[in-house]
Amino acid sequence: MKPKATTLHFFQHVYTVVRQIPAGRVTSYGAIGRYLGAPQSARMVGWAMNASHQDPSIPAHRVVNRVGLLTGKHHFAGSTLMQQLLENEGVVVKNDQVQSFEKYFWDPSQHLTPWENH
DNA sequence: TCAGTGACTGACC
DNA sequence: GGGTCAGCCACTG
Repeated sequence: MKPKATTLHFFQHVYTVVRQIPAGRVTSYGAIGRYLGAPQSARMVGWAMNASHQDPSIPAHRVVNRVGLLTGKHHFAGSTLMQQLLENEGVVVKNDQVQSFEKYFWDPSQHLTPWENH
């Protein structure tokens, strides 16, 4: 059974996963959504990130879209803040895109325990 | 109450 | 191989 992770809890679930992302690694909105059993709700993940600004402990800069594009950088204080945060962690960013994205990609469904076990 | 919007994605021309 | 479109669903006015 797929416990459809919706409602307000969905946000908390997203935050929980994002906090598990190791420094120097990145993942995508869709990967997080898929891990939570809502593969079609990538936009919701993005919305959760938008709301995550209230919690500074959430590394929202480690979440990019499926091709490694820093689509959410405009939501950070500075237009280059997101890129700088990533570069500080060793991630190479060029033209708002993560270089060697596959190498840095971190899939929660492969590194964390299956969400259905929660 | 309802329609518009969005830090996305996959499918389909 | 690129552009377009529909679906996802919480939030806002």
